[in-house]
Amino acid sequence: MSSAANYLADVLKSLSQPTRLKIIDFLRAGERCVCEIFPAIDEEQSNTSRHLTSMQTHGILSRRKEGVKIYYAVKHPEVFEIIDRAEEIVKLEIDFRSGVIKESERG
Amino acid sequence: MSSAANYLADVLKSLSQPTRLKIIDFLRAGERCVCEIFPAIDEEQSNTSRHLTSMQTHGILSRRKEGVKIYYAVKHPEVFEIIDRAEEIVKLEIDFRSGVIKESERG
DNA sequence: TTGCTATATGATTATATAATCATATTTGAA
DNA sequence: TTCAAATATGATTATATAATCATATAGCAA
Repeated sequence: MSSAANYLADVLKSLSQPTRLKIIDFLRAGERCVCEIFPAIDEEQSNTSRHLTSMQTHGILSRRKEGVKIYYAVKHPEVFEIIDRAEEIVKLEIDFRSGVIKESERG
Repeated sequence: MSSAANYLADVLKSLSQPTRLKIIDFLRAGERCVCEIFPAIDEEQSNTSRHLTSMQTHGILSRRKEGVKIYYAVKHPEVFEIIDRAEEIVKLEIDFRSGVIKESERG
């Protein structure tokens, strides 16, 4: 049935979790291996690996094997655009709410 | 601590669930009341109300009361841009995967 | 008031998710 | 071969989430 709609939700869900957002942010600088990623984001190796595998499965990350190391990278630049837009919303909301507080403080 | 990072995740999480995506898609046409939304997306009133409340809380939707009706609208155009980008990723991935299948079929 | 319509919310249940610990697997090097 | 490093995965647990049903609340109209 709604395989496309669910796929869309899966893609967005991949980008909506703090640990995964930390990974993606670290990968803004480019391809990195797991051994670089998990210390950088200060998460356990196994947890990091799960999130990486999950994001690769959902088409967010690419994966490349080189010897014993696995390199991951953000596969589509749209991923960064999505996060940048979401950050704009966060900023707008913070401004909006501080504005609302000022309004109400004014009485 | 990471209130900003968690807020970012919350915003994206608001956009990563099938029912909420149906709501947002319906609201592309503009502001609508709950009584219009839940039949359009074919979900229960109470479930729809919860998602609407949740998205309003996270700054995704605006809310306006008019008599007994409550009108919701998408608050930031960035929301649509995010979803459009995610849909691009879905399309790219579908193409990519069918390409991969063709590669392997070719042997 | 009474009653009707619109919306929200409490309680519950089922399911999904994230994190953790322990361990398996793979690969290159000694 | 044996070993160590890198990565993945099974089992478990705690928590979050979505949906549902029943009911509460708010506001308008008769």
